[in-house]
Amino acid sequence: MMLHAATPSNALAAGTAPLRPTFLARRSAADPAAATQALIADTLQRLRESGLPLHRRLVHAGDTVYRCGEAFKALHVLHSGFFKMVTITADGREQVVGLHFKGDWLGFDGIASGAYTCDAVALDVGEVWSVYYEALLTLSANKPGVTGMLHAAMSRQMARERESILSLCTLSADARVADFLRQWVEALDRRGLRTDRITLCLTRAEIGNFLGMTLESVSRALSRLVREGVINFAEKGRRHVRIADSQALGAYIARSLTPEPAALQ
Amino acid sequence: MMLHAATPSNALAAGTAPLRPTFLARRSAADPAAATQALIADTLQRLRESGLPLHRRLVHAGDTVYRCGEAFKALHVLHSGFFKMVTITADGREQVVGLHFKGDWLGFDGIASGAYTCDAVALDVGEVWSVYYEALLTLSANKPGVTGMLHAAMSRQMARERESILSLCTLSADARVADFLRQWVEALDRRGLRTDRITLCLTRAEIGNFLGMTLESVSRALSRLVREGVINFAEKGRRHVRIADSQALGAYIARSLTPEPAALQ
DNA sequence: CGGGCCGTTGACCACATTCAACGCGTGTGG
DNA sequence: CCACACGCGTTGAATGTGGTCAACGGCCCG
Repeated sequence: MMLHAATPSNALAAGTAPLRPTFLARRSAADPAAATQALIADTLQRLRESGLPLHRRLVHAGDTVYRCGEAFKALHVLHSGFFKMVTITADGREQVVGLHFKGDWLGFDGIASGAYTCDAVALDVGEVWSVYYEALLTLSANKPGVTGMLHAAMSRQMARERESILSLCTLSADARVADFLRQWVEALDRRGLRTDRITLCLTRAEIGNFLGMTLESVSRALSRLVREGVINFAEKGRRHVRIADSQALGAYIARSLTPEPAALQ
Repeated sequence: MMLHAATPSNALAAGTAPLRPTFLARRSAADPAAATQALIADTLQRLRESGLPLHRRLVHAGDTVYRCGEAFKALHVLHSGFFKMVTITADGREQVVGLHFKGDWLGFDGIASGAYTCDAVALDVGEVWSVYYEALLTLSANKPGVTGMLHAAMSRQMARERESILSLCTLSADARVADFLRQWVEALDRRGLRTDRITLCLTRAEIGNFLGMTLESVSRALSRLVREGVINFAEKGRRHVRIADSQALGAYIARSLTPEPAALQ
């Protein structure tokens, strides 16, 4: 498919997994799902006990947590729900640049410039906890763990954005859709939600926009995944996807990377 | 082409969304180049005066600042040079996920997991200042400005990664190359470096990898840009690009977004 | 000189977009 | 109540962008 290589001296680094006693590094624990759940619980717990004024807000599909251009004052922790981040360029291009779930922080994009640089839109009912950034900063001066928590959240988000770039650059359209499902399932899994039946709260157009393809291609890719037996649709509604074996998604992606049908090697 | 506004009512959020007044003004300062230069100078100044043990290191093309899998202990500020971030997936895909310049911070990807998640490779001679993350944290407890500086740097990096996603998802191959040049020029401009003659310190293969296309397509796109008069190559070597008018790059991108050929303008 | 690596260009073809038609569920107004 | 419009999803056929394969030229270095 795409090229790899070209840069010679890049072998995988032989670094051995370190192990940091900090509460940040719990992701590398044996069970990433359990680790993430602990992380989220810990985050919410800290916020609750911090004494900071928390603004809790219920949202419905289509509500915005913040909009592009608004003055940045607060960060937002997702207590439940699904959210998309949308940017609109000067020349009219619209782009979904990220998806977020329970436990994620929203609003980092506003720190550097003092104003949010995208819209944060709820895709379903959910609950958002908002905290003033300044308040969080002053708190973190006393409690060093808070800073670490924030940094780790940002770091994780950067890693996810890189995953997106990786997927966009190296995978075919079909594989991109499969990878999208894989990541969605993984996100749910890490949060202790059921992963055998998932509900996509995005339209085909939104998925396509996020994956850099047309809605028709998304539809075709999903149909192909059904035909291959990797997924199937629940009786009611074509947004409910049943994924018997989440490993199959990864296998499908890997399969589409090799020109060989199934020889060996 | 990729889709653009093909679907009119596309994913734009429900809710009113008339006009955002100030999303052009996000770089608040009148002169973004001067602002960035001040920011970089300020960052380096702070580090020098902080009393923290700084490890200064000279690098050459191909040297790694850190490698994927290494234990995360330090962040790195680029004092000069050009750097690429490369990830390698389990299934062998290799991907350039970011490019960095003077003033940028490297290593944020290691915070969450305790180990770096990509290779940071120098593309040219340069100088890197490394500082222990723990030391930075303890310092930031006393000096609140340090935390803000770090957060802003992370925020900026996230914004840039989103720019990449935007470019990958919404632009044709030719436009992507033009946008790549535009971003490179802009990065140089913000740092006070000359922008009329630039030197790409990446091979066509690396550019293509970063932009999600083949090296042949990069080569063709560049040739087309020359033919259109947007850029031209300096006599010596096809890595030296002359860009008489950096606006022309943006115009070329905009042109490629509209079906209209070239009525006037 | 020969053999890398890098860059360019051409010919061919496949994958994904485009354009189009259709089915389905839902909300709305006659 | 039904007719109708509308948003969403699916599928087909045609087109074209960009990938693949190949050949070639320039450059550097052993």
